[in-house]
Amino acid sequence: MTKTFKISEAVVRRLPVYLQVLGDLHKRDIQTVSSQELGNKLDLNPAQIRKDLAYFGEFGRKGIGYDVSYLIEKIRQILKLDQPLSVGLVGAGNLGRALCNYNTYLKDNMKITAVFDAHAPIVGTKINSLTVLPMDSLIEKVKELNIRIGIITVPAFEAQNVADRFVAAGVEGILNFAPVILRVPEHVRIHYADFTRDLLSLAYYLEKEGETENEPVVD
Amino acid sequence: MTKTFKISEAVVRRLPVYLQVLGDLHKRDIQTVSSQELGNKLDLNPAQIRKDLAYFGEFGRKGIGYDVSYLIEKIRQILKLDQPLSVGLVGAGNLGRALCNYNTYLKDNMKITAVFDAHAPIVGTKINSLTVLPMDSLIEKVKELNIRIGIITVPAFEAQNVADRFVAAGVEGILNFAPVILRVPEHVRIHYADFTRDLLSLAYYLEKEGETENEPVVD
DNA sequence: TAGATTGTTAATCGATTAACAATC
DNA sequence: TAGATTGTTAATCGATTAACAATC
Repeated sequence: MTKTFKISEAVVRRLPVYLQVLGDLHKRDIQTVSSQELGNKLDLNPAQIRKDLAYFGEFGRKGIGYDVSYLIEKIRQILKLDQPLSVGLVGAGNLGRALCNYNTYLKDNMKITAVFDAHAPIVGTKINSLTVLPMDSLIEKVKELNIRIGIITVPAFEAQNVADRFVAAGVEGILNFAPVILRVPEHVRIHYADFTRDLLSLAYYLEKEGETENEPVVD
Repeated sequence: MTKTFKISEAVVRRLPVYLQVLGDLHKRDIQTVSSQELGNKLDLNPAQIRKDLAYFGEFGRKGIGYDVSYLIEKIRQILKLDQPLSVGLVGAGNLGRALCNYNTYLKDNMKITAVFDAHAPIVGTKINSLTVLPMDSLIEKVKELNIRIGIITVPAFEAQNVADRFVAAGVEGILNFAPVILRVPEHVRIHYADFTRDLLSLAYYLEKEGETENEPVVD
């Protein structure tokens, strides 16, 4: 019954960032914040922040700003973090283990509730309170725990296979850390968390060696 | 002496993706590829791919397409991966260790050459062939190894401090994995590899529980 | 030559920013 | 009331896509 625009992906991807800053403010017992202040902290145009939020409702008060707690609550609702959300992870290597440690951080209602791995020696080991499960229990567990998002932290050559299994099990979204493009049906959403992209593109902006005087036009 | 347009960030961030797919093609001994074929693999408009590449030069042949090896070479040059590039990492936890394991993957000329950690028990331990160094050796080592990019994989509350040290040591770019916004001087470039953003925004696209019939307009 | 495909210009589309009435 | 700040419309800016001459 809410508005049925299509909200652009750029907008949605800024919401978690707002949530992050608002969380900080909340921790510091700050009650109210203006789009101006948020913009300063995030290097974002205040008008953009107001517009982003206005897609979803009227959360601010004219002349006053936004109530921090209320806005946090609202953004959580928008991101559907106001209900428990169960996440599964395949690939219990260092990266997988690292992500599981964010479980405390994710808090809210999102939680990694099952970890799988294809390699026998790893199956059965513990990551915090989770026991690593074998791949052939994936479909069953995904259903049992109502897992709706899958995280892939396996090597690139195994990633498509894992994605196929997640899709077969019925997950609605996949977060892929493997540096490879995955093919999934249209109804499954994929986000790529491939840090090699961030790292390689960072190299582009380095000063060319032995060309320190002729700075590239950046603006 | 090359073109001095400002190339948009969106373009630069696609280059590593092109490199990825081209690498696959090369491994499969495919010599030539058209923008059409690349577009299919990447779900990208062929015109966009041609335009992206054309910012940097004329790399294709009309009627033929792009020579895979040649294009790989050229994109590497553009990204400045045709020269050795030394990367430092702070935070030898699971995430840091995981990234170090990508060292083989990064191959090319980019390499993590030093790992630092603030916590005494971790200092001196080994990650592959690297020994974890204490934080107070950072500035010295960055200079000695000509480290130009810093990776931050410490908890959020320590990240700004680490960034400050990297900046003091003279790095030109930072890849930050901590879920926090960092303040650095303008001449230092920051890329955020904060997967919590990807994960939380993924939740937005889930079907609202108990609302399976009224699908949101997505287009 | 006919077919394919680039590089590039022009057209379209979408996202960001500015401006301002409404109002706390 | 005067000052601040929202929500929203209009203006601007930039990025994507279409179209096509050049040419392999």
